[in-house]
Amino acid sequence: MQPVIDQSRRRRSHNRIQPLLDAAAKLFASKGYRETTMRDIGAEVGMQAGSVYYHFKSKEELLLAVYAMAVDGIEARLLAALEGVEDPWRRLEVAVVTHLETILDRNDYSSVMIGVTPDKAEDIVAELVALRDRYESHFIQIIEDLPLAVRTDRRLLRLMLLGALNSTRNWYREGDKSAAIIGRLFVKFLRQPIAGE
Amino acid sequence: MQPVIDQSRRRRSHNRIQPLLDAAAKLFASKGYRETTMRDIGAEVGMQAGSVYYHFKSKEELLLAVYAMAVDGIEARLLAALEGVEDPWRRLEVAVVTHLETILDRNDYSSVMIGVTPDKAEDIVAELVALRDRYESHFIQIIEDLPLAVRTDRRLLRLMLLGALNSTRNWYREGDKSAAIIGRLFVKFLRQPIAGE
Amino acid sequence: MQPVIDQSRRRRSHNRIQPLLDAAAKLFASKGYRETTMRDIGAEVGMQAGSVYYHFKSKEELLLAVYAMAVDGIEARLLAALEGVEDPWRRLEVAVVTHLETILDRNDYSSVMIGVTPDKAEDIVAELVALRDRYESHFIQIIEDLPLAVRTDRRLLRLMLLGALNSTRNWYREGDKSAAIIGRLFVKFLRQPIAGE
Amino acid sequence: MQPVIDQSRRRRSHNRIQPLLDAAAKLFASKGYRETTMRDIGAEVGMQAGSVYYHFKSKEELLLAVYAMAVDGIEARLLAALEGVEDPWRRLEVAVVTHLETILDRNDYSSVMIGVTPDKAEDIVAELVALRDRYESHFIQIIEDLPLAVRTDRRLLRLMLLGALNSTRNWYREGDKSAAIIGRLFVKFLRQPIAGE
DNA sequence: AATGAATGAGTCTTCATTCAT
DNA sequence: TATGAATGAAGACTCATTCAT
Repeated sequence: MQPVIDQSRRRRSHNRIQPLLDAAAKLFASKGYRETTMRDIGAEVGMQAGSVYYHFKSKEELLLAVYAMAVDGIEARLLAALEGVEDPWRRLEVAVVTHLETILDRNDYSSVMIGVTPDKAEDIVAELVALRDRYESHFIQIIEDLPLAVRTDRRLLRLMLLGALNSTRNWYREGDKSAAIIGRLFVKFLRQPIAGE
Repeated sequence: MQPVIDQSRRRRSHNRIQPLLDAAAKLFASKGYRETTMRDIGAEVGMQAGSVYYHFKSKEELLLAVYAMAVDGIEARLLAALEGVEDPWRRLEVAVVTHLETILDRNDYSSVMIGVTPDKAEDIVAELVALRDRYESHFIQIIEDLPLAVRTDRRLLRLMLLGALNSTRNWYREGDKSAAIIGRLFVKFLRQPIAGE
Repeated sequence: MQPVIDQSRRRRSHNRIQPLLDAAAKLFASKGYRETTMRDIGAEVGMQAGSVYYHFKSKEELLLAVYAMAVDGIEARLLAALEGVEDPWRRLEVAVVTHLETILDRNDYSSVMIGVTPDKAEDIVAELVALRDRYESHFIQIIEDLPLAVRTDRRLLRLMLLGALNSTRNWYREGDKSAAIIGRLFVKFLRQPIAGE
Repeated sequence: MQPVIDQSRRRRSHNRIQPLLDAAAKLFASKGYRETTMRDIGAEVGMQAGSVYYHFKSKEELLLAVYAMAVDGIEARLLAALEGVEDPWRRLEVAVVTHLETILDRNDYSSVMIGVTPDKAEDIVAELVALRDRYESHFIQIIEDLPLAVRTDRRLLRLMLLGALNSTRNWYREGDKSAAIIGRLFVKFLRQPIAGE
């Protein structure tokens, strides 16, 4: 729950770190981690590739920072949205919709979390996975609280749902139903029988 | 006795493409397309990086070949499995299970189809996407034939299902339930209400 | 007539670009474009092959820069030499001598213009040819102004002359008559009958 | 004057050498020596790159053979054309026209002699130059026999003429005056004053 | 804080050449 | 005679990273 990045240090550096993170997030999410060069990132904020190293000691550390902010952000949104919602199924719906709204917002850091598979950055896989797990733990809890038929494999349910949600990024296009509607439909597909008579 | 040695040698040198495809499939699937070098692929079959070019004229062409075989293979398995199955829901279940069994088999080419996002290979994105679409069209049809409640968004259902299925690759580990069981549960989650009383 | 290369920018970069252009010019002229490697060029100025790319984004761009400087240079010399010369035949002689002096100076960039056939650099042939044409247009004009016998094929005359001039590079050796003398003799061969009685 | 290539050996190899030489000549002349690959040459005669090595032990040897045939050919044509021509100026004209007709015939081996600068093939420069010299010696003789003004630099005259002639390859296009006409005009430019009144 | 310049390892790719069959 | 397959050295180019200023 506690932020991975030291806020005070970030504040010290005169809004130079923030733009850098924004640039990195945007590029990592749109082109991919490997495909993004330090030059790209620097250029995006009007800075030389080498200068980025004044702020982050490696490309991986930059990814880690972005990833951490992504998790911080999406987690915060999730918690905020969940606040005051009591009904278990309603909580699931809120979580699903919030998640979807966040990751389908191409400007949000969370795209990175979804789009970059941790193993692209060997030295920090563990940290990345830990961050992701931290976030997903909320889903574990929410699904835990669902009144389901006995013996329902809740883990599998969560994995199925999250897989479906995260893959929306691959096909979602302008003009599709809104994230909120899609989210609600996903939950509905699971909650009510989709079969007709 | 010599004839035997000759035979094996001859056969080996006739089948240099197959091992190459196998190696590429394995590496592309496990490390990713970009992360795999021609040297890696060559090494895997005991040959220099440059020698690979005798058989494939570029890395992208190699990917295309692997991808095509992957689609051919998984499509063939799907069609075979579907043969004789009439009931719509049963057809879906068979398709889901077959799909899952195939992509969770790490030795199968289809891993490449799931794991490599076409846009990593600029010049052949179109071909790659076309191949993938060809395969997914079977799912379109199967879901089309399902007796669903009126106004069900079948496209969304398909996307949800396929997203869930393909993401299994990210979490599936030795010791998990079998692909068949998981597949059946996925379908069950959708078909019957998961809610308890 | 305006220089293709931005002088101010070149000055800014601490004479690293200039040596690079010099090295490239020298090597392209002596070994040929294709035969010169980026490593050669880098080595000539004490730098790694890859480092050259900090200054020029491709080998072709480097050639283009060199070629442009060559044309700028030889054109400037020509124009300067021609200044104040009025008599048509005298103008031809001055042009021929200047051209020859320039291209026989192995240290001059113009060797590149003569020695490298544009078609070796596919992507920039057009630019190269345009540059060359710009320079040769002066010869067109000079020959145009010559008081020649009616119906003289001036184009053919120019082509013959330029062909003869440029090919001197192939045979000229230390110890031969000076460029100035050779030039004057070439003009004389054309202007007066070489035939004896 | 004696052929460099052993005819008997060539005859033995069932017209395989000849097509190979033709292919190489054509490709060297049109794309350049460096730019032509052994694969290109093989392909041209429907043969594998490696197979070419059965007939020629290296690319350079192949060039040498082509070059030699080029010289043999153009020399033979020259001698034949000169036969019976007595008048010195007429002999020059015949030589010039013949030379031009030959090198402007893109199908002729001689294009190679003109288009490939010997230094592209390090190990055989000497042989190449010797061959070229053998041919040019005829021009030395012809110009020697010309009744020229005293003290005329005949070497320079020859170099000028040959330079002009050989460079026609660079600009000659379909639709230009015929080789014969151009040749005669070249001689005329030198023989009579081109100046008008 | 940031730049300009450079490094060096690595990438894909090309090609003359070899050699067993 | 010729092929198929492979080699290995080289080539253009890329990029994360370093470092003096």
